[in-house]
Amino acid sequence: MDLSIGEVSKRSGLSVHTLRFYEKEGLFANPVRRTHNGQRIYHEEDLEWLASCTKLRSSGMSLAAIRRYVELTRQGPGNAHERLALLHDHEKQIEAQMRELQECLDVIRYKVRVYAEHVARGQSDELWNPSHRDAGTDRDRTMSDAPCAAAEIAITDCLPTRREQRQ
Amino acid sequence: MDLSIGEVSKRSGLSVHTLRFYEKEGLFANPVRRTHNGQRIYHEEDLEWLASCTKLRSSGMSLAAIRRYVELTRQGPGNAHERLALLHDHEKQIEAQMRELQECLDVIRYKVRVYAEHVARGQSDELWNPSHRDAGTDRDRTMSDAPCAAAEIAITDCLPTRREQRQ
DNA sequence: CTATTAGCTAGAGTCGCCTCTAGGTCAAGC
DNA sequence: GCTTGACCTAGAGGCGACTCTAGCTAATAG
Repeated sequence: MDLSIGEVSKRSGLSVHTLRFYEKEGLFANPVRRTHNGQRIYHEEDLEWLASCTKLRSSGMSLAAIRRYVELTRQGPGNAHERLALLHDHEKQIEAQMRELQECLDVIRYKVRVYAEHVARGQSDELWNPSHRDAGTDRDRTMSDAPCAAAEIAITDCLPTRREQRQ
Repeated sequence: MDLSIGEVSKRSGLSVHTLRFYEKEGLFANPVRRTHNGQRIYHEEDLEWLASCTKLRSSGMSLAAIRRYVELTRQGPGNAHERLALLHDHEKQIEAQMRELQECLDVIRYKVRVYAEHVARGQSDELWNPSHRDAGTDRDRTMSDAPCAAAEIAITDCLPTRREQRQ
């Protein structure tokens, strides 16, 4: 039932370096035992705990926050309140993060759609080339009128138009 | 219509340091002009572009990737395909990120719920305190037997089902 | 005319999170 | 007995993304 650091590394997906680092940083729920000659011994529960940790990490919780949480658990019972607060806090953060991602996604999807259309029509070159103004005047204007998000396109994507404005 | 670095800083939310840094890193769509004595001059479009950049950044696109994108736009028309690929790629990444966050959220919400219940019942102390063995032998045993890590669950949280499986 | 404020550059420093190196021990297999 | 491979420690290094410092100039306000 004892696991070596190498096994834990394989099963957790964390490098042995990282495992030792996490230990040094106090991220293990219970102290890692050693063999007579100093090698680390882990158990299934450590893997479970690591799984939780990586979940927290991958959702953006800092190592410091995880450590705080670990410390609370190590103190034993009686601080459910604090732990709850910590978790709840992080929950809110994840929600905020997701909202933000959703927004970004909307913008990007819009762009992808626009680009995809152009590429599909094989018109990409003419459309965006200032030397072919006549080919897409309307389009260009609408784009630069579009609010920021769309404008980005007017921007990043339609630099030519802007260049012209400046000339 | 000209904006100083200070104004852009205020309006974009990026520090002047960061603006100069971004410029050095080649993240501006068009070269930043200067006044006769070397001060940077920005325009509305730069703000729009920065808004797009921060959207990309906040959705986890690296500065390097943004730079690649900028370079494509700067090259002018004719590479819609590459730009599309880049965006599409990032779209996939955001989606993956969101799935991951959702998973984390599920776990955390579960934990929060469990903790909240305990706290609400005011039982937190007894429940988790080994010195009240009699108060909930079954539970307590599981908990204190559960090696802290599991304990995490027990964990942090108590994944009752798992605890039971262990008994 | 001086003080303040905003800007400039080059480059150093910081922070979070690993990742690697050097130099060593130990157990097992040939 | 020697090699190989997994492990150990302490500490250095690296990377991304800023953030700040030192030492400067230039315009403006009192």
